[in-house]
Amino acid sequence: MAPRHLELDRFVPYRLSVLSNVVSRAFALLYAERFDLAIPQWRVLAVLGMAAPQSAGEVSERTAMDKVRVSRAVRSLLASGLIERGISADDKRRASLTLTRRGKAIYAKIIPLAHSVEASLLETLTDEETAQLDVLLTKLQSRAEELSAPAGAGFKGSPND
Amino acid sequence: MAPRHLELDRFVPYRLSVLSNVVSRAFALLYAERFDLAIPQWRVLAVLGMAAPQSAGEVSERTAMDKVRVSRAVRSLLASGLIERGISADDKRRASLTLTRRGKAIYAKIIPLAHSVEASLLETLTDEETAQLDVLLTKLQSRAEELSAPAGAGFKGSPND
DNA sequence: GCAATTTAGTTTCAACTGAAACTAAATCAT
DNA sequence: ATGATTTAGTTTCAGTTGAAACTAAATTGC
Repeated sequence: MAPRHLELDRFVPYRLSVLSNVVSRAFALLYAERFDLAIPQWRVLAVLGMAAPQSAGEVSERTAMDKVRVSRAVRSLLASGLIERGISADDKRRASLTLTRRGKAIYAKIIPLAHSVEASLLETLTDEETAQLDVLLTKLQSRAEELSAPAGAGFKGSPND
Repeated sequence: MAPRHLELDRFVPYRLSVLSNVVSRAFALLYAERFDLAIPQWRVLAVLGMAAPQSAGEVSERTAMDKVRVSRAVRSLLASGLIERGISADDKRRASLTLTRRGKAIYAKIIPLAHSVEASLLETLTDEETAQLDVLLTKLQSRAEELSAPAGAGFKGSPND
């Protein structure tokens, strides 16, 4: 039964949004201060560090960012010399993005830092709770995707709650 | 030990951000379609529905939104006639915000809807998992706040990971 | 009590956002 | 093979964002 009132502090979508913002802000600050990277740039760097070359489209899928964001992050990383763009021989539309030596150097520094800040956030949880968190995030993510893509209907919108 | 690579899909800050975005998008769409409200407006409505009158500052605290956002949401809600602004007799700077009759009517419709969509999101979890989620969100929120406000240092930044 | 500071809320400005329009290349259909 | 459609990525444009500057009222110090 739906109560007549809503306490925002107990409303899961709100809590997720607030938590995500605090966490993101902390990471954004970290990346900006030490590496002059915003989050879209950092995400592109992270996926290209794992596997390269990749096209912008692949990067887009793997970072959960739309192609406009990826396009801009790529431009910015090209400008700062952290990635290079080649053209796939077989498809001249498709970019072929790789980290430069400098990009790899940044990557090598930033990944352990990201891991350690994540660890520091999760420090407050027991090992069991961390495992639960993984399960919950997975379940909620897939449920949220179902809800967002109601069969038959198109989908459009813009963020938060 | 921090691994040399980072799989974005297993990185909690990223997962939180993606989850929060999907969820927020779904709610934003819902509120926009049926009530022509964006999330900041909806949040203001939600806290004024619980207790009124409140000043913009109080709304700001209770919605976790900065005063600029609150100011704009308030302006928009005034324009659409869902809230009213009085001036506190004792402090002429402070606004005294309340829902209008129309605001209350919207509130009465939107709250059960919000609850039911939340329930539908949480449907994928067992009761025990829902309880765990509550614990985890609380712990992570307070840990994230600690990390964001390192003792002694000021804090500034901008969102996500 | 009146200048100096603090507080409540608004405005400004530059940066960011994403939907829609666009360009160019690849693929498909006839 | 050539016009029609689809796909990769970029640009445009209008709207949103938040930090910093601002206005006005309240409080504090002298």
